[in-house]
Amino acid sequence: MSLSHRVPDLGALELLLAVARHGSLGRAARDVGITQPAASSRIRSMERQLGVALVDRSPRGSRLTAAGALVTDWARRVVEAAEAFDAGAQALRDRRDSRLRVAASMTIAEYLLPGWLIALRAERPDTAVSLRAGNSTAVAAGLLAGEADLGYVEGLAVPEGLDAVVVAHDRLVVVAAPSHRWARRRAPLTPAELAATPLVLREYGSGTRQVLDAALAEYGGLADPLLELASTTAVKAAAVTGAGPAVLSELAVTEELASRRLVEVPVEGVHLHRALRAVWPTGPLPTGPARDLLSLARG
Amino acid sequence: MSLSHRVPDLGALELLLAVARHGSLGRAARDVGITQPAASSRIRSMERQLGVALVDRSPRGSRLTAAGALVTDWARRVVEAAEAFDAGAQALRDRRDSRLRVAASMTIAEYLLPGWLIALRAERPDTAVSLRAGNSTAVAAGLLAGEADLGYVEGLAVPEGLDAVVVAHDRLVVVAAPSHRWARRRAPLTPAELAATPLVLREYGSGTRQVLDAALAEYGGLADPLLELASTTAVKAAAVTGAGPAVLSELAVTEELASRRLVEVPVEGVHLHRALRAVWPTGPLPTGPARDLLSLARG
DNA sequence: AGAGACTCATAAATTCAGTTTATGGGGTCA
DNA sequence: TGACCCCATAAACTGAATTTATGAGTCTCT
Repeated sequence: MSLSHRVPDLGALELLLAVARHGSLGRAARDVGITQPAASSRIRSMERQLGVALVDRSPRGSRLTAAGALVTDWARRVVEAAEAFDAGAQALRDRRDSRLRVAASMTIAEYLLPGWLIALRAERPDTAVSLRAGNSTAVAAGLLAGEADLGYVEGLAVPEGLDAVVVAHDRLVVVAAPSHRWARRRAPLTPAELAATPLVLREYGSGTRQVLDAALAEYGGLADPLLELASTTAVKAAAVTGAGPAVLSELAVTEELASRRLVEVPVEGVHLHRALRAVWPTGPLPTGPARDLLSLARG
Repeated sequence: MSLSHRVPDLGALELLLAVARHGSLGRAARDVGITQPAASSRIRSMERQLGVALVDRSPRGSRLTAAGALVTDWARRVVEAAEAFDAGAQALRDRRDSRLRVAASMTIAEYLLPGWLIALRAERPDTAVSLRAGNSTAVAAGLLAGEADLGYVEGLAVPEGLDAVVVAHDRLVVVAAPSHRWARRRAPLTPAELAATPLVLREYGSGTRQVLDAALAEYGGLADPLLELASTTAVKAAAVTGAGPAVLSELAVTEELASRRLVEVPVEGVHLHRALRAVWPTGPLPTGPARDLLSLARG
């Protein structure tokens, strides 16, 4: 039986958050745009489904139970992920007649832009944003061709013809499954060790790989990869199942590190750090919606 | 119009992930337990809803489009949050006749345990886990009374009568809204500055507050709080809206930091670090399911 | 070249869950 | 005590997602 049969749907989770906010089923119902009986029945069936009482009903309102508070926090994380999904999807959808066209590298589009777009929508609700994902070269080409208003890149250098400002930092981390021997090391890895070990990596040309190549060049360069995979997710999956150590953006593995499906392996003496930059065609700072988005995230 | 009208439901997102995995609508359908036409129609309506083509259908299978790959990654994050919800809820539900009863402090129960429980279920699918959340004292009492088999605490000291092992580390971070003046500082805060400034904090008695009090004791102790709130989420919300700087567990604010709704303010010379420990009644290491869970996450 | 196995799309009937409208019971405050 | 808030229940309705049944296209193997 799959997840969707054991987890309430998004509407129910939103309703639960609304109940937590308002302290009343009826007001929560109005907030999410349904009637009070509908809310009552929905919360009730959610409690049946989870087998736990979530709210204490009283004639002067409803308060979360202790279990309800815990469940609400988990629900909040699901809803936040859904908001990020929505922000990204909306950007993707509005590609036609949009007013702000953003081009971004994969890591940024995946992990950071959705959050920024939520914030942008909170401040400028009627800004329609479109999003295109590609590597640095594609982002630069899009900007110079006038097909995008603002770009985000993660490479080492700023592409020719663009101005840039650092908006965030990213660190590459070496990760391994908890069962891997590197996970039990006390001493940090030396760069030479890292360079000499076959790793699970993104395919050649990715931003991650560029930085890693540059950092390890003086230590004899990267060994031939153990596996070369096409997506960050595939690399993570391979590392989790113990195929071998991998090097990935910190942004991509926070979840796995927190839940200990992966363990970070410290490395000494190498700069596996990279700046994430906003870029635009050489000239004055962007204006209008691009400026708004830019000012939300400044490194 | 609320989120749930713009975001596909969890079943649809799971289906999309299955399509990405299998490269075929039909096989994905079998994977999630529906028929092929249902999958076809579901993906189609998801594409209508998002206004973007997600998969390239061909007579020998379906591959994600570029936009589809991006959407799938966002979908994966929603599904992962839902899995964490499920793991937590399941633990909560099975509190009656369960074989492994866990008691944990709030931060750990909220942010770490769901991930560990997912991992545990992957290895030992038929272990029923129950979860109780409370402060260190409650966790200790539960263990000593034989009402819990394994505990997790985040205080500074190990409660009397318990043995402990460090399973993870947590760092307290000072955060502020991007509009706050601290967000623009170049120089790190001094401990004295931090101690002298009224902050948004959890109420007295929380683990976070304990550590902070201890660390700043020698600098004159904590100033009277700006706001004292009952939950981590409330503190975050207050900080995001610019009420003032807050001090929170790193685990609780990764999302906000990544999306730049909050900015970390560096502090020099104070140990805002705390160990997260697994605890059990003094004596031999736990055995059985408790040992399994313990071995998943070892600091 | 034709048979079989695979792919996905379409159509019509069915089923089921969630909703609204309407009502009732219980508590609180002037 | 009457007005107003809270929530629960019942019954009818609505609509969306599903299943079964079918068709059409492509590739492979004989």
